[in-house]
Amino acid sequence: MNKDLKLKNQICFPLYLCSKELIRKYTPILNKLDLTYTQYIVMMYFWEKKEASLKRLSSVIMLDSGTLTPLLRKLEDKGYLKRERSSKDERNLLISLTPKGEQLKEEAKDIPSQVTKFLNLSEEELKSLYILCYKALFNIEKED
Amino acid sequence: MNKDLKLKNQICFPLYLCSKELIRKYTPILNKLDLTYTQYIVMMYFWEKKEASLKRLSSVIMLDSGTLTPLLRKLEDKGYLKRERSSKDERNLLISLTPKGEQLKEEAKDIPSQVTKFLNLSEEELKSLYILCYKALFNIEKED
DNA sequence: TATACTTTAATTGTATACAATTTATATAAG
DNA sequence: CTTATATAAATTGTATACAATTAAAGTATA
Repeated sequence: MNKDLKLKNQICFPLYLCSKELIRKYTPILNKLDLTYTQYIVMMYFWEKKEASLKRLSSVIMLDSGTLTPLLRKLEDKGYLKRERSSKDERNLLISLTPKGEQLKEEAKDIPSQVTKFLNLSEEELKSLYILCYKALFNIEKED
Repeated sequence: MNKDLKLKNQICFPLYLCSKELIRKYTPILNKLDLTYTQYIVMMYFWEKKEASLKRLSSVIMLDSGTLTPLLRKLEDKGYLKRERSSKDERNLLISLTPKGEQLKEEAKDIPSQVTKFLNLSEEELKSLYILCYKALFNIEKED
């Protein structure tokens, strides 16, 4: 890979654009559920796990409390999540899915296939992209 | 690719994380040049093109005036770029590289290789990731 | 020429991101 | 028991992103 200081030679730039533009494709679809993309990520986490501490959520989706604290408040305001301090350790914030949040899952179930089709990649290409991203991500985080 | 509503099955999520975390790796390196990642993208554009209208820049790097107007002011304040209205058509904003901005290129020349090594991917993998991102990006934008 | 339409930036408002700091709680050490 | 240390969230401040609107300048047309 050419290392010149040209946009065309950078790997980060197409990654950044691809991520950003794909997220932009989500916007009108998620608007119908009154969710932003990041809120949708958080909801996906809780659709699967039902409950977790902020610390745990934070480590899985790689966003810190500076981002998550206001975002979780919004999801609580919408009635999708509940926030409460752990009685065992008051430092921990426990977040859990509400019945209304659970219902939202049904409305969201077709979103992944809708969005994936925008990419218009073959199964092999999708799989390859997926594997490369996770491999790169693993290596990036390993350095810390 | 499994279409379930689980984070592990999404293609957008690893793309998003990979982009975000790689950009985060740039931060300490770019801090030395007093640049953020987006400012660096803009500077890379001008290191190559020397001059362009906001409209042209906007279409190439896929960021709108809402993002670019304040960002370009900051780069002008730092002395790296000049902003002026076109005399031919006062609607157009012409942006050009200053000598100080040109000098910065020399200090930035080793950044791409420093960052690419964080990914720790082979040449083939890098190329494959690059091609897949641009292919996906092309398809995403085609839909509009 | 006067008015409608189009184009280009700038502005406004909302929502991330994240580094750095602060606050509150829990644990450890003396 | 008291003080020091550690941990978890929240807060603060800065910088994107972007949809939607506004403002300014140019073009087309009756």
